[in-house]
Amino acid sequence: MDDIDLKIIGLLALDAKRSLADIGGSVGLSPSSVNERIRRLTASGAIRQFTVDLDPAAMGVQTLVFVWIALREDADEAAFRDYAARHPLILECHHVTGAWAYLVKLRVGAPPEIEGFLAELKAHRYLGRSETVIALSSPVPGPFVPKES
Amino acid sequence: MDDIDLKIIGLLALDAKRSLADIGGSVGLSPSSVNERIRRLTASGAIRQFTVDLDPAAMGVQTLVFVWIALREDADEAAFRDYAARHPLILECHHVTGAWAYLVKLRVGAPPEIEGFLAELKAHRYLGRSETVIALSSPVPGPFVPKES
DNA sequence: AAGGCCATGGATGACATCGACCTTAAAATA
DNA sequence: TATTTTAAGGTCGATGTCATCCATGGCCTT
Repeated sequence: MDDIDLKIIGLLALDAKRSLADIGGSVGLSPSSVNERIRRLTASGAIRQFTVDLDPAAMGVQTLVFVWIALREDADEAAFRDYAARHPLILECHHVTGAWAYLVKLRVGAPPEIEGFLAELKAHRYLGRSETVIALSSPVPGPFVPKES
Repeated sequence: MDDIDLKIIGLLALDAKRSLADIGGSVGLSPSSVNERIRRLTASGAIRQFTVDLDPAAMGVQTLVFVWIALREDADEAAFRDYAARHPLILECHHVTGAWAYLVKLRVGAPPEIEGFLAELKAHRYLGRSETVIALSSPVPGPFVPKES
């Protein structure tokens, strides 16, 4: 992982469709060499996948929500993590320091849907207490890649 | 934006390198039609860009941090948003409801670097109060696409 | 001196891309 | 209501670019 690898990654992050010849011209290598480096980066796991960054609004999920979660005392934590991984709305789920146990990030079409999500958590007996925060706007939105349906 | 478009998007999200013929086989269309649909989705902005999802650990930024921020009373809010957009460590920045004004998500190599980040915010006279939350683990990590350097 | 690592260049087959033509469905007019 | 018009999207085929692979050669390390 040298400077050239980083440069290639930077270029791919901006536009993964650029040709190997094009990238090679930018970093001073032949197309073959760039291809070999990308192959190695992918094989080593540094590049997890080639994907698309989508517009949440176009996908009908304009509303970005963060939910702080404290699990029930008797909740099956492993089951919750698995549930989170499979849930199509949950884009991220992190076990965090501080007063709350988990921070969950999700996208929904509109605020009323949040209620359904919380009800679902409750029905599964995961939810102890929670606090919901809604994003009003996003100066830096970050990429949006939908989960497998 | 019909069901086929959604299917194509789903396939691209999982692997943007699949050939048009391959995708066409999965959705029942010719390669040309798939190409035309992807072209339209990109032109309309539904697909923002083709990119790569990276392993944060391989990129040397294992530590995921969320910082709640209340700006100083006299802070230039527009300047802060611009600053956040340009900052290479800041992956996301959202204006949120609740007790805090902004939620910032960033990745660093190790916890000590957080201190430098907060000092930088203070030096720019943006920071009123803040609260830092560190992710211990991530059942659902979400994609990682580094910012332009 | 020898071995491994990486870049190069060329051959090859797959692929994206484009244009011409066709089908279908909806809109417009009689 | 029936008929014509128009537009949108699909297929097919041609073309040129591109990714991919392999043999070769240089460079650094041990």
